[in-house]
Amino acid sequence: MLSHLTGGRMRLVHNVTAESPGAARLALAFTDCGVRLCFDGDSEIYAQGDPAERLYKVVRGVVRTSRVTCDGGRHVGGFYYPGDTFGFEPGPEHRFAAESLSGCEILAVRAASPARSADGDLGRAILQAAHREIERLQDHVGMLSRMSARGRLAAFLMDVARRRSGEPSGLRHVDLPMSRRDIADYLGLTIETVSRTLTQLQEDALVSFHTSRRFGIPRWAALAAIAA
Amino acid sequence: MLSHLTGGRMRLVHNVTAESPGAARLALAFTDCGVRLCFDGDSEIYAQGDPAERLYKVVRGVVRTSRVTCDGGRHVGGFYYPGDTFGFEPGPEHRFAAESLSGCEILAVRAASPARSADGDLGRAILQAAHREIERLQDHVGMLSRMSARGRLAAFLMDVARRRSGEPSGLRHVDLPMSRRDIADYLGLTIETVSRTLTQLQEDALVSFHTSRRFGIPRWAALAAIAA
DNA sequence: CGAGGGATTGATACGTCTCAAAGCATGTGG
DNA sequence: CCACATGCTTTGAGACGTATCAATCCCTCG
Repeated sequence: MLSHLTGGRMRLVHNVTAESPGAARLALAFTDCGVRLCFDGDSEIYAQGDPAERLYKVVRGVVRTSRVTCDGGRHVGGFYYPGDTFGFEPGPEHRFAAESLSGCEILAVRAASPARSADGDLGRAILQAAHREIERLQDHVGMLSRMSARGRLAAFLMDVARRRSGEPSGLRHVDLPMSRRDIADYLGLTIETVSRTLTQLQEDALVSFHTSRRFGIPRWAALAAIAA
Repeated sequence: MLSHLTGGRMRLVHNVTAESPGAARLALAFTDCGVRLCFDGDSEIYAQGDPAERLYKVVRGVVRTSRVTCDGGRHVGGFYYPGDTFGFEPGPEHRFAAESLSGCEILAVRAASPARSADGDLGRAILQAAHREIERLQDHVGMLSRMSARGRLAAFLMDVARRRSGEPSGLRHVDLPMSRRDIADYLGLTIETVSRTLTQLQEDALVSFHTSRRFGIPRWAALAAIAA
């Protein structure tokens, strides 16, 4: 229903079996029977309510999952970087939508394909990815239930820095692919609090923003101390 | 390390293949190759840091998972009722401990057993349980990120009432198997706020507590409206 | 250059935490 | 059977943090 609101700038390439960038067995399992998808930035990968038939693995770029809540607000479920798998759904429909934050390359496998029961490798890969998703969600719950805005943002920035897409430059010039609203909806805060807290962290010299979408972490240990 | 602090009142019965109370294929898959465990109330099923080798399915009773956070606080990961599966771990160790809240009967399967790859049924059952755990965690995150104390407690009480262990009495006399501290650590609140908010809900005639561990929901719709 | 959206900053209200004390159960020993 | 200790729960007063409403700033794009 919400599909292709953003213009549907999507290209599709079937059964690409190359594209295994020094990857392990798991990546290969995905690659062997998957479909490769390419998206520009700000494109919809699937919408809330779409039938959930596939699992998706990020090869390049960053993906955001989100859902609109009953009260009209938006909740961001997570940000997925290269190597991460998303699209897990308990039921037949996607409870979350998925959108690309930047140019993306994504591998998709049919979650219910007959290959799943037959191919032990793929089955194991899926279960392992599900375990990582559970871990991510557990950490997210822990963050929301016991951390202040300062702590949440410190933890969030460190997480982004760790998983920064690509550039191996030290810890200066880390790219922030999401907006303040995305961050707020992910951390359960308002964009005003996010903005205020970030400037406060900068005043304390714990982070330094060159632009609003690019930052550095001068003193990692000090920031880690805040994230408790 | 923390094991058996509570006295280790645990009995073990191997390979019980009966005990399929009108259950479906999934339960059977568990039962066929599982181990049955029995615990009294307030017993440790496994400790934080214990090797994670099994998955557990609640047959009778209620189980709580929890972990101590770096700042010394306690975080309750979830409450598991009959039919629920817990024990999913991304790594080799349990990040959460599991304790019985009441007398429990639990089915355990070796998650990494050779049967997993061979037995398609068990593999599917595990993956489906993982999906349900992901859904539960997603809902938990959603609750923590956008609801007030009132909304969290309303949603929590409705959840407990829906999954109430046993008694098919209407919606009066629902048993609350966990303490105020458990609820607080699960909802990311303090016990004072939990207590205050519960009395406030009672003053508004949205719930009625007969004792501190037993309540009813007179007007389900009104309570549901609060939980947004 | 102007329009638009994202980001920042400000003032105030509200909700939750904190510290503190009292109430209420349960179980134990006299 | 009662007195008492212990832990859980409830209630109170105040401080703190975040949301809200509103205005301004900034950058990007047309």
